Amino acid sequence: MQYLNIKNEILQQIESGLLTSGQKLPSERKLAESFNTTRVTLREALSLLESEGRVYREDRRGWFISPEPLRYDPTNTTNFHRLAQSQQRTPKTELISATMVPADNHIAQLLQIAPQTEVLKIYRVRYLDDRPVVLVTNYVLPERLPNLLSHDLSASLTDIYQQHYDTLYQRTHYRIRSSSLVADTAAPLRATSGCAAMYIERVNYDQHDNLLDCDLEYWRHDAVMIEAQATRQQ
Amino acid sequence: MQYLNIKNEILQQIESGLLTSGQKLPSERKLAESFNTTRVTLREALSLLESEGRVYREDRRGWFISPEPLRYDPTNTTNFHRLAQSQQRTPKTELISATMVPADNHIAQLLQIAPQTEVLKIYRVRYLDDRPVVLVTNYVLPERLPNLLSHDLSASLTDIYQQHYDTLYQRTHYRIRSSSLVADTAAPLRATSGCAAMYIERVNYDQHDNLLDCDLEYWRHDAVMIEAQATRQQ
DNA sequence: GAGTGGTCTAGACCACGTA
DNA sequence: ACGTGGTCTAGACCACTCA
Repeated sequence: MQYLNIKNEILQQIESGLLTSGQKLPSERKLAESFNTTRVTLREALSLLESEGRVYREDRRGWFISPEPLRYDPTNTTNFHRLAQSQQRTPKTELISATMVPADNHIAQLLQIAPQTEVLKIYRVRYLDDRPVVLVTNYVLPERLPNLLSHDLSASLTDIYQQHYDTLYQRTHYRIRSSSLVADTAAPLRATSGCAAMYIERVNYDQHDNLLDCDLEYWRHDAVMIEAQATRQQ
Repeated sequence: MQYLNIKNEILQQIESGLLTSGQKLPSERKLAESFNTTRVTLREALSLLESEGRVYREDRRGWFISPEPLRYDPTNTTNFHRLAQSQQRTPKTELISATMVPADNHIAQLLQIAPQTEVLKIYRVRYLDDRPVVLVTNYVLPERLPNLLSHDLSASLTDIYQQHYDTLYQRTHYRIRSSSLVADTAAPLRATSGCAAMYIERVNYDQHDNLLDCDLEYWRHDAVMIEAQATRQQ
């Protein structure tokens, strides 16, 4: 199995420090030639490294070495910016859109409302060190947080909730599964259709146990590692 | 993009109920012919469905429709068998090996012991409805749980701990990331090298907050969905 | 405009699973 | 023994990126 050997050689180059975080690999044609194989086989090796989270692709831009993943605790959701900075990463949030939309069946179920009820949809992309790593969609119950649109939504929602609504995230129900990016979810992350992703879904409650909002997050799967503590409830 | 159309057609057949859970797909050559394309392109479409968790492969056996994932709460780890049964699934655990081994660096760090310290390694495969879905390796501190080897290790460790050692899992520190299966991890799950996986790592403490053991789990990524609740600690 | 990655073709051989 | 999936070759065209 040639592609396993190629994969291992590239892996060695990464671990030896010859190739470093964020660095772009040579072109597929050059790599294929240097390993004396075809592009198809070379791409097989790269795909394997991709699924192990060691390299990633940007659509039509090429292959890059993956940085260390962000350690992310979904139970202590607070603040993406603080989290990133505490791990010596440079965060950035880009607001793509924020509009009222009717809830589809899935969102209605999460928020425990009737389908087609109007909710505020906030759609953002978050970056680490100038790489887009996660697509976050928040659906917010407007009666709980009126006039949210008047605030700067590229800042942290947690902070806005706290400072302007005296509202805290207290309890969270979360789900995690692996998934993949297609078309609309792939493009803002500069990914190719079919790119593996980590999907995190959360439903958040405030200090009075009122349902506040939910968020759906699509992470580049190499960019994140879940890390949390739990104490058994009984 | 032909492979996207093919993917969608197969997806429709799944969602329409034409293809059902666990069912084997026709051979790649037949599928390729029926979609009027080559095997390479057809496999591209199947790989996409695989990364979305809709189909899975068994090495050299073919492609199958993925059942619903098991909903798994790592914070309430209890018992694989009870969990599976509560979701109308048929569980099975197969003990592959249970031996004393010197801890490697990673395990030593997790268990907070010196590298090369002897620990009990329990290596098991778990099945849902006769499909192998997860490879579980436990590393147990022998002084905490002496003579563990004398028990039936295809049963639940939680139950053995509780019944024979008066020991409960109380606190858990867990990590989750996406990963992939290679060689040794792939074979027991009947997977191909490079198959996407969900990696879950836990360090478990008892009711006196003594470190007990750790477990490393490699799940077929389509077979599991993490689901948990958390209340903020402050 | 050159070179790149994304996609696709039309084959091939082999080792393995299954009957 | 047959057919299968796993792997590989040697091309090709296109749309896009980037200098």
